[in-house]
Amino acid sequence: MTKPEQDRNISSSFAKGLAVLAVFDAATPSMTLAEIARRTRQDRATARRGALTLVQAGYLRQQGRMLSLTPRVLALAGGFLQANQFGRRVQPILNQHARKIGAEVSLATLDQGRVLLLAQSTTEHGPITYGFTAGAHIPLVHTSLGRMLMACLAQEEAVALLESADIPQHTEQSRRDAAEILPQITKARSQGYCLTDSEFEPGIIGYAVPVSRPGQTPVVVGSSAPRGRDTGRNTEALLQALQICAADLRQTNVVEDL
Amino acid sequence: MTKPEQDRNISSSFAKGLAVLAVFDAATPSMTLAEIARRTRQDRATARRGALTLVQAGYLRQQGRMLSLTPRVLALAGGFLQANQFGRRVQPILNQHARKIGAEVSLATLDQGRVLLLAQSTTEHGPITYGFTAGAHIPLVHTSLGRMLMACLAQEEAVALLESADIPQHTEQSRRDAAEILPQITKARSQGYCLTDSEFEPGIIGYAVPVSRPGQTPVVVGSSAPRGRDTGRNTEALLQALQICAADLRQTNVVEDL
DNA sequence: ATCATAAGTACGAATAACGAACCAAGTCAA
DNA sequence: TTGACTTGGTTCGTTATTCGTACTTATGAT
Repeated sequence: MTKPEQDRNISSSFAKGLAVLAVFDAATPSMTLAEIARRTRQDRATARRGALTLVQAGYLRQQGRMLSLTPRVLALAGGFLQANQFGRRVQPILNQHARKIGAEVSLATLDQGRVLLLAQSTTEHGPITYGFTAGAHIPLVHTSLGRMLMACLAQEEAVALLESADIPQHTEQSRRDAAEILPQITKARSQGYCLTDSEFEPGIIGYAVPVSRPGQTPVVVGSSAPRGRDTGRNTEALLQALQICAADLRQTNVVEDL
Repeated sequence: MTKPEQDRNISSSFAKGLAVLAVFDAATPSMTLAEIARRTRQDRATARRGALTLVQAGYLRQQGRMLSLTPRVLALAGGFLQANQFGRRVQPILNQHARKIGAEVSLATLDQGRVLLLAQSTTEHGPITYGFTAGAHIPLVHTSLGRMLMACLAQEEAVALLESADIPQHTEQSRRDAAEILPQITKARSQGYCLTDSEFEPGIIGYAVPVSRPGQTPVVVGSSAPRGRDTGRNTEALLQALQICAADLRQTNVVEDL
C-alpha cells in the first residue's frame, strides 16, 4: 500500500545474503553472528538466516560462535581465473617481468571504487612485500596503482571517485587533501605512468602504468621498491620494464573484457 | 496448504541464487539465461531474478544475452586467501620446491567430492602444464592429487566417495572400474604417497603426498612430470622433495583449519 | 553476584518469490 | 518462404517465505 514496489526482478533476500558473504574480508576473516549483523546493517535474525544458508551451502564454516570462509569460495573465483587464462597467460608474464625487475609486479583494476588486485607475481627470492594476493583490496588514493587507475578514468569520473573516497593517513607523507592528489592523477594520465613516494609505506616508491586501452575498464600494472641512492636511474628502467610488461599483457587480450 | 515447512533458518531464495553464481565454472565461463536455468534446474523466471540480482551486485556482467563473471568474484576469495596467508606463506614454499623439482607443485583439498586446487606454484620457466589456477576443480579419480585426497579419508568414506563419483575416461590408461581404483587408494594411504601414470594425461606421471595430519580435513600437495627414461630414479627424488614441501607447509600451520 | 553481549526460538503479519501463461524476437531447417 | 523451436522479457494471482519483534537461553566479563 505505502511502498513503491521495488524492482521485481531483483531478489532482495539473495542480495542480503550476498552482502553477508562479502563482509568477510582480509581485515575480519572470522566474525560472530552479531558482528555480521552489525556490519551488514541487517537484522540479527536476517543475518543469521543468511549466514546459516552459507554454512549449509559450504561457503562458511562455524566453529564455536565464529564464522569464517571455507576454501570453497575459491571455486567461485576459479571460474573467472580459468576463463580469462590467468594461470596460463597472465601469471607467467608477471613473473617474468618481476624476475627481470627484481620486485613484485601487480595487476589491478577498479572494483566499486576500490583497487582490486587481479594477480600478483610470485617471486621465490626478492622481498616479499605485503601479503597481498589476488582478490585483495588495497588503498586507492595513496598507491601508484590506485592513482593510475583513477587516471584511466575520464577526468570527471576521477574527480567524483576521489571525492567520494576517504583519505586515510598511512604515513607522514600521505597527502591528505584531494586538491593535492588530483593533480597527481592528471599528471599520471598525461605522462602515462604514476609514481608515489612513501605515501603508503615509508621509504617505498610505487610505480604503475596502464594496461587497458582508453575507454576500456581500467587495468594497470605496477610495482614498488624501496628508495635507494640510485633511485633516479632505476626509475627509468623500472618504468620501461613495466611498460613492456603492460604491452605483453595487452597482447594476450585477456584484459579486453574487464 | 501443503507442507513446505522446510528449515526456517535457511533462506531458500538465497540458496538458489548462490547456485546460479556457482554454475559459472571454467567449462562454461559465460552462459545465457536459459542455460543457467537449465543447469541450476530452476525455473527460467527464478534463474533470471537470481542472475539479475548478481548483475546488480556486480558479480555478473551482461553483454548481449551472455552473462559472465566479473573480477569482483575475486574479492570473495581474497578474504580467504589473505586470512590464511596464502600469498606470504604458502605460495613461496610451493614456488621454492617447484623450482628445485623443476615442475609445477599444486596444493589441493576436497570440496564437495571434487578436488579443489588451493594454490599452485608459478614457475617462470619449466613446462606450463594445464592452465589450472587456484580455485579450479580437477578430476578426482584419475589424478594423484585426487587419489591421495581420498586416501586421507577413512576407508569407508573413501569407498563412499569413490562410488558416488563418476569415472570418465580421459586416456587409454584411465582405470574405469572402481574395484581397480580402490586398491590404489588403499595403497596410497599405507605407503604415504600416490602415483598415477597416464590416467589423466598420456605420458604424464602424477605424484602426491599428504600435507594434513590424520583426522584433519584432507590437504595434499602434488606434482606431475612426463615419463622419461630415468623415471625410476626421478620418482624417488621427486617424492622426497614433495615430502619436504609437505613438511614445510605443515610448519606454517595454515592447513590446520582447512 | 550483576551487567552486557551473543545466540537461539517462535510466530503472526507482510511481502516477496514463485511459476504459469503469454508475447515478441530470434534462430534454424525444411 | 513457412513453421517449429528457443530465448528473453512481462504480467499476475497465490502462497510460501521472509521479516523482525519479543522472549528465552548461553557466554563471559567485572
